[in-house]
Amino acid sequence: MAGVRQFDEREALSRALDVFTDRGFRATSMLDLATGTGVQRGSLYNAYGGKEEIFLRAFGEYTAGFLAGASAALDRPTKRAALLSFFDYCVRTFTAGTPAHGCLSTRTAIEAATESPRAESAVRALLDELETLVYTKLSTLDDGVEPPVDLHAAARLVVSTTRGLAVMERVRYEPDELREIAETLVTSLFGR
Amino acid sequence: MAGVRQFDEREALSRALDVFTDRGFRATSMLDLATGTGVQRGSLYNAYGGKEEIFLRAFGEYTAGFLAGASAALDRPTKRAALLSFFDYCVRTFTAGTPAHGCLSTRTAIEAATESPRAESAVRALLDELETLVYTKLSTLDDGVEPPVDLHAAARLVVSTTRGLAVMERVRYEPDELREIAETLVTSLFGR
DNA sequence: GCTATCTTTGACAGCAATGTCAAACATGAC
DNA sequence: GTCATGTTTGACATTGCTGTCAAAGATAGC
Repeated sequence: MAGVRQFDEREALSRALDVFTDRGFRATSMLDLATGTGVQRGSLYNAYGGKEEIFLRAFGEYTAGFLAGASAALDRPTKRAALLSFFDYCVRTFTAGTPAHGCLSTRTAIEAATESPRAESAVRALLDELETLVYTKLSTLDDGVEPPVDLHAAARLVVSTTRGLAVMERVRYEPDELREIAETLVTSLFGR
Repeated sequence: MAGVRQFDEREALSRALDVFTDRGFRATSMLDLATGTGVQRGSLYNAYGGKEEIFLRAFGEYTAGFLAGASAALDRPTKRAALLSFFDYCVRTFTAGTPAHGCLSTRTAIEAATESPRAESAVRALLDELETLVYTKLSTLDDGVEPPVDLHAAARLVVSTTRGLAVMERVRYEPDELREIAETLVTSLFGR
C-alpha cells in the first residue's frame, strides 16, 4: 500500500474538534479546520470529502468523552448527589474556555439540524444515550428516595434540562446560577 | 419633510420577522430580507443600516407577541393548569410552520449571541421578562399547592425548561413528547 | 410649478468561502 | 532502484454575500 496519509488522523480530528467546539459547526470553515489541524484544505477534502464528514468523526470523539465524563460524575451514593454532580459536570464542561465555548451538542442541534440531517441524528443519538445513562444510574441507586414521577420521565427531564442550561449559558447566566437552576430541579424531583 | 419612505415599515418588519423566524438570524441574508419584504437591499441598508438593526426591531415585535401569548396562556385557575397551558403554548409556538421553525429566541441565543451582543441582550431581556411573568402569575394563584422550592427559583426553572424543550424540538422530539417532558416538570413542582 | 430633501434603484468592487484539479511528491511493494 | 498508488500542494473558477454610491425618482413645503 503506497501513497500514504502524511498526517496523524487522531491528532487532526482531535484538533478539528477543538475548532468546532470553539466556533460551532456553522461558523467553522474548511480554512479554519486547515489552520487548526495544520493540514491543508485540499488534503482534508481528499481525506474526508468535506466539513460534515469531519464534524461527524470529531463529534464521535466528543460523544464518547462526554458520556464517559457524565457516567463518572453520576457515580455518587444518592440520587440527589448523583444528579447534582452530573449537572455540575455539564456546567463545567460548557463554561470551559475563555470565552466560554458553550455546549457543542446543543449548538449543533440548533445550528446544524436543518442543514445536516446526519449531524442532527448524531446529536439525537447522544441525547438518547445520555437519557439511558441517567435512567440506569438512577434506577440503580436505591437510597429510598422516590420521585413523584416515572423514573424514565425524570431521566428525560434531566436531559432536557441540560439543554436548557446550555441555552441559558449563552445569554450570560453565570455558572452558579446554572447550578442553582439544576438544584431546583433536583430538589423538585428528589427532595433536599 | 420631503423624500419620504416608500414602503410600510410595520408591514416590512413583520415580513422580516417571518424571514428570521424561518431561517434564523445567521442564515438570513440581506437579500433574503429584501425578497421577503419586497423592499430592495439598498433601501433596507439606507433605512436601517444592516441586518442586526432590522433583526432587533423585528425581534421587538416578536417579544411583545410572545409575552402577550404567554400571559394569556398562564391565565388559568391553578398553578398546574397555568403551567401546562403555558408550556402547551410554547410547544405550539415553536412547532408551527412546515417544517417547524423552532423557537426564534432560542435559536438566536445560540446563533447570534457571539456575534451580536445586542441580540444576546434582547434574548436575555425576553427571558428575564418571561421569568417575571411566570413568577407573578404563580404567586398570584392561591390554590393551596406549594412547591418544594422557592417560587422565584421555580419560575426560573420553568423558563429554563422552555429552552430545553426548544432544543429537543430541533432533534425531532415530537410535540407530544415535549408536552410530556413539561408535564413531568409541572408534576414535580406542583403535584398531579 | 419649483425646489430641497430624502428614498430608491441598479451597478460595482471586494471578500470569504467552496470544490476541483493537474502537477509534484512520498512511500510500500517488488 | 523502479513503479504503482495514493497524498499533498497551490492555483483556479465560481458562488453568495456585503457595503457603498451615483443617478434617478418621489414628495412636502413654499
